[in-house]
Amino acid sequence: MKRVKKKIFHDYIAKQGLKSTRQRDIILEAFLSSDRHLSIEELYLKLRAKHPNIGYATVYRTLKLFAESGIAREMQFGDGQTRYEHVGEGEHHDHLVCTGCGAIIEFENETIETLQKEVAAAHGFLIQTHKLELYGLCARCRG
Amino acid sequence: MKRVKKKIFHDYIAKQGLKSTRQRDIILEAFLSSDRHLSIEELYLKLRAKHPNIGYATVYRTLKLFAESGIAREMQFGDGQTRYEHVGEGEHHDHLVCTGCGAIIEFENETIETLQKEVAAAHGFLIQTHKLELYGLCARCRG
DNA sequence: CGCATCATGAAAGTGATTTTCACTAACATA
DNA sequence: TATGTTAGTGAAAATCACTTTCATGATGCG
Ligand SMILES: [Mn+2]
Ligand SMILES: [Mn+2]
Ligand SMILES: [Zn+2]
Ligand SMILES: [Zn+2]
Repeated sequence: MKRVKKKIFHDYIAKQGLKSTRQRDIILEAFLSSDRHLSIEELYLKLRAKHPNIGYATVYRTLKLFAESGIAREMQFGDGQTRYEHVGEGEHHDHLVCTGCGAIIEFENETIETLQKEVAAAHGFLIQTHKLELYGLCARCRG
Repeated sequence: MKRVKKKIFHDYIAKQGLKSTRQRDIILEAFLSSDRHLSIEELYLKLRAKHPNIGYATVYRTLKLFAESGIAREMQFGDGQTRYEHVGEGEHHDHLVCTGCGAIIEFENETIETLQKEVAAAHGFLIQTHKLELYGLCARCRG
């Protein structure tokens, strides 16, 4: 899993004529071994413990590269911070977001996906991406 | 329609012990007679023509009040600006957003809404709100 | 190695939104 | 109507999450 994503990233770097650097490898390892839906600041703080010399800007730039290479997806859950999640090959899911504790649960629903395509088609739209987020209280926060 | 929303807002203002002001009424009228999905800046610029003395901060504060009172909904379509749309009593819709020209099309789909509730229930979630946005190219932009 | 490029980190810049603060307007009450 | 209390306003400063700049450092093909 990690190996596969590291390879995808390194291949992307090479194909784009970019360089393989110590920082990129450190950030990649930290990202791949972290929880999903990490904000840039969370990842930066986590990194800073072992690597106090890695700059904020480098983390931003590198996460963007991850997204470009296809191993990460940029997400906005309305809390003002961009979050990045891991992306598996050909995988897709949507999210339940707890407004109480911030927990993020992933789900897949083929029927909804199909209906979305139908809606788009009915309006002559060619869908590129979509965002489906259900906000509410998770089982624990409902008390 | 406008009358109803104005009443809802004035009732809300009163109930909260807030004050009815000239600026709020001006902004309310401008909002209600504007296109849907207006950004704060667009509304501010529109207002400034007739009311050059109304401050930016007041427009921000007032639009938030509209959302709190239930006559408006805050939206983020990923272009970095918050937009506000009109909300009718008990009305709900989702959006198709054209990544080419920025057009926003509204749609309703009861089946999707039902499936969302099922997904939430299956995870013990109590849904408060949700966001479903389909991004792609509109019929015109597909050329 | 040599060196053209790309990458990095610190700091400055951006752009949207929020806060501050001195002043003004609402409105309940006298 | 005059007054007092509280909320609202506008201009400007501050914040926040990023993005860019720029001088310096690392990478990697030949
Ligand atoms: Mn996810
Ligand atoms: Mn709408
Ligand atoms: Zn929760
Ligand atoms: Zn279009």
